[in-house]
Amino acid sequence: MPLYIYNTLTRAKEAFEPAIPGHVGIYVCGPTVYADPHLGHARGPIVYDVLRRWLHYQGYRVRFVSNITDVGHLTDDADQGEDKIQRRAKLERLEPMEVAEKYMWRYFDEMQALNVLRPDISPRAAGHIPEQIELTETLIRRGHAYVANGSVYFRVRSWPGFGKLSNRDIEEQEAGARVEVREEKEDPRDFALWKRADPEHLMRWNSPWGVGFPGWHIECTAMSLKYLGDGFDIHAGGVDLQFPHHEAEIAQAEAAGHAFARYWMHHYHVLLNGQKMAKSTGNLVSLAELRARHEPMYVRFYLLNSHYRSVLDFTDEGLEAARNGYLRLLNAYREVRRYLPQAPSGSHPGLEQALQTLYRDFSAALDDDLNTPQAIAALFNFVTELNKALAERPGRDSLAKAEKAFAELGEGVLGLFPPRVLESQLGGALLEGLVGLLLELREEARAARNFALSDRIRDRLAELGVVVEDTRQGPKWRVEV
RNA sequence: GGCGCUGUAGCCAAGUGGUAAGGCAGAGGUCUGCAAAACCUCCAUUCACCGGUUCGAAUCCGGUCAGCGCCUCCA
Repeated sequence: MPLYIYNTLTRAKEAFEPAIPGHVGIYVCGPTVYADPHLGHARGPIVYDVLRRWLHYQGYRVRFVSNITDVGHLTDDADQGEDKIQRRAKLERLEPMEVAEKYMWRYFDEMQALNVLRPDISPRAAGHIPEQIELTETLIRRGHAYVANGSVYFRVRSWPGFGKLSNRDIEEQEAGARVEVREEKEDPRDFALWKRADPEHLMRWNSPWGVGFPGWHIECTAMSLKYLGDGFDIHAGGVDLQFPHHEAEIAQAEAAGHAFARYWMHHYHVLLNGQKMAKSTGNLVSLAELRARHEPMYVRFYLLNSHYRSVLDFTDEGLEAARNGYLRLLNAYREVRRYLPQAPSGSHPGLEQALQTLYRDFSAALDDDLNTPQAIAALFNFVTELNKALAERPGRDSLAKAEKAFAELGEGVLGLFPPRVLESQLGGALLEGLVGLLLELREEARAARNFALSDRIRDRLAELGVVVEDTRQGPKWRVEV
């Protein structure tokens, strides 16, 4: 069964067919690196990470490109206002490129904590000025752009396709309703490809039109075409980018004579306690803050537990529920790993059946426009059967397959079980030895029916994050993540 | 004003024509010194409301109400 993707361009689920069989090119609009990444920055990367992992699992060779915007993104989309990086640089008394560097690494660090695979290419806008200039020249040559007072603007009126992605009739957009008309533009809807740099502007490059800097939209067109080629497969980003950013990207590419992305995916936003996350209201939580309080996998699980095209309301209560659900899956995985070495040979019919169901349901869910909540439900159903089987000392063959399922579906595709959550966080023989010693003493206390002492040991260990459980085979312990 | 989305149990969340997945929380039980984990049972005759189409609708159509997103910095 093929993968179906909801294509914003056609507003329908379409069977995905790569331009080149066996290969997939994906471009995801990345962050403008001028502030600490917040919770909202996590959804897109996680969703498209799962897309990438799913395609990879199915044998595709994926090239995953996600840009870093380090120039050209103004504080105002009307081609006025200040460059965000520059503004931050003044605030922090840093070079603009120091700002970009600093926040880019913070972004990468948070993505790593969320177990998001690094893109194959993370192109930076400032490193692709020649490509952007060249594309701009082509647009001028073809009559779709014009020079005005040292800046270059895209002539929106010259491109009838403008508006097709966001279903907007450009002729009906009221001129200057939202946008202050800038004198030098032919039409208020025209957007900048290149901006003349005022003397005080810090980031500046030479161009055929004088000293300036690139417009925001042009970078993604130039870089996606450079690394993925004409007519590449998938272009993705947040809904907020649909208009005008993606619309502009399409116009720039096609007006320059290139076929552009064939599938467009847009994820919806995360609300925080029912309110939109916005810098202006302060209703934000940075990923660093979240990470200080919770295992990042809870967040990843939480986000994947709703569909990417629906608005998700992030609450403390929801995070708690996500945590508990996640631990149910994790504990089952850990149990499999624990029992596998001592499992008898043979297989377990019930487990074999459950595995088959898991693979079937999981695949069907992801093939249906990345229905991760349903894929997770398949995992839960499997875990119930697995836990039942586990009580019957299942054979090694089936158990090994169960471990493989967790590894390739749970971690390989959903990215929910990185090594750090599978092992004890401290790790090492010292911890093993110390806990072993305490449990030995505790067993002696229990044998002597000194439950005050045995409970104290258990409670104190729990406070330290070591959960102790008594079983028929003796005490079991694990480090809570 | 334009474009679009949503309304499913206490909470989260799948399901787009065939008789309500899954998780969390809660109740009872098994196990346990007590717990924990795990397992078993229970937990929406009903899918915002009103009409319509259909043998049959949470799912399609019309309307009403409510909430939300984008169009403006934003993922």
